[in-house]
Amino acid sequence: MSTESRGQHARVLDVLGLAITAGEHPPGSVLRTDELAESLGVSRSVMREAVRVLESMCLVESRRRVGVTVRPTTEWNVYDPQVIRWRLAGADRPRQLRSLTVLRSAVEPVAAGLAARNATPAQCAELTECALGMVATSRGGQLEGYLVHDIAFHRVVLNASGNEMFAHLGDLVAEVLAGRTHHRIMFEDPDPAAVTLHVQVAEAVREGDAARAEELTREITVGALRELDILAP
Amino acid sequence: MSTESRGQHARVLDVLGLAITAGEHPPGSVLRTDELAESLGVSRSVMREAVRVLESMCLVESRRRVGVTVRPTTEWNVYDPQVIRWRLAGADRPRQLRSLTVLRSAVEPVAAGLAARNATPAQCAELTECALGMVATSRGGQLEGYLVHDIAFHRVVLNASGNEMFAHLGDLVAEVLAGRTHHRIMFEDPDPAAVTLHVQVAEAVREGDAARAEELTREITVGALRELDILAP
DNA sequence: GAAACCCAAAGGTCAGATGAAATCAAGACT
DNA sequence: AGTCTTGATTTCATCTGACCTTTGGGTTTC
Repeated sequence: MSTESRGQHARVLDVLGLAITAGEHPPGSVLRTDELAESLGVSRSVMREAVRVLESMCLVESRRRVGVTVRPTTEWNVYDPQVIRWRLAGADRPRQLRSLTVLRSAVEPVAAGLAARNATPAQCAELTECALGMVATSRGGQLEGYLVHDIAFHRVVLNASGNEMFAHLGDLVAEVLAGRTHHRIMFEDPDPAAVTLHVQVAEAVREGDAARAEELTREITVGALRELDILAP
Repeated sequence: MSTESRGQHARVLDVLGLAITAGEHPPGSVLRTDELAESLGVSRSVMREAVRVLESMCLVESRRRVGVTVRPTTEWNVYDPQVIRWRLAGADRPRQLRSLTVLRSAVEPVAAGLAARNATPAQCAELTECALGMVATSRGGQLEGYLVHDIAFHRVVLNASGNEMFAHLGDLVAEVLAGRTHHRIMFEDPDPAAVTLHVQVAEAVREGDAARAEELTREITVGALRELDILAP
């Protein structure tokens, strides 16, 4: 992923983004464009373009006579997929997964409710297919196959909600699910109750039962919270 | 806002971003860097930097031998504050406000629930102050003052939730609230019921009653949905 | 008709020169 | 002593022209 041939720009951007989100160059520290360009072996043009992109993500601020200042974490564009990827690759991956899971728990139930109202027949079919795929791969250590269907399922729900903002959280949810599966060194099969819930959500959406779809999805996300020891006592 | 002296880069970026999100240059259309640079009266360096930023927002894709292609709307980084601003300034502002309001309705109740658990005494005090400010400005056409307190209120709730992803939606909520107040040509005072609800949310958070804070906030957001004729019959 | 080949077009990269702004410090003034 | 002005310095900002790299598409060849 690091030695991609996407050109110098992408490489430099990746290196800098990772370094900053990983905590080298802590907030407040100052970088100089020329210095960076030289140390990474690229021309200033490339470096400036990279800095401009980082600036648009609110990771850094470029001021004359001062240099490129790293901004406080609280100001970063934490919804930028690129930033999310960098942070998930870094040290505070667990913290990040928690934040994202809490967001999921807020959004997905509402999205499922909307999907029950707005899903097209094609989307309903797709959803059912995903759920069946999950059932089929829920036993015998086929965790990778299960993950694929799980991601597809949630992506379809978010898309079917008809809300653009929800739909765009698909990648984010995919990251969370993948992170969860790959983190605990997958030996155990997924919770059968969760599988059942997914099947039931597909049913509820197909039948247009918004309240039920929402409630069932809420149960799914509560399970996800519980796995991370985030639970409302 | 357009004639700022933030330098050529920001100006060019703004012009291009607005043009693309507004629907000139529809998805699939191809632009040439040199052409754009000339038409906007800047050098290629500046144009390249702008294109790189637009690329990082997934608004365009730059490929050799073909040019800068505008990507389909569904791929844009709709959570990028800059993109949101551009789109709110454009023609589909109403649609945009609906999407954002639905997102609010999903996120804010959960955030309020978390705030009830995690808010510091200082945040509780601030919240109460905001609510009182809303009460004080709720009559007599002081809509601008009311708006300020309303925005501050929701921002504090999101911050107090302790969840980074929620906290970052503060600007977004601010845009929605401002858009709402400024759109209907503000003559009437805010709904007294809504004001009361805010006061009660502040109470619930102060008392650590998560369930009540969540439910009351849900009522607030339901009201917001109703105003836009998005309601679950 | 398919595969290999070649060329021109467009972005990608580079390096040098010049401009502009903001910090810091030295000095004058009150 | 404190404040204001001013100027030098530093660093980013911009422009420029050159050259490299990739690639889509047309052409040739078998």
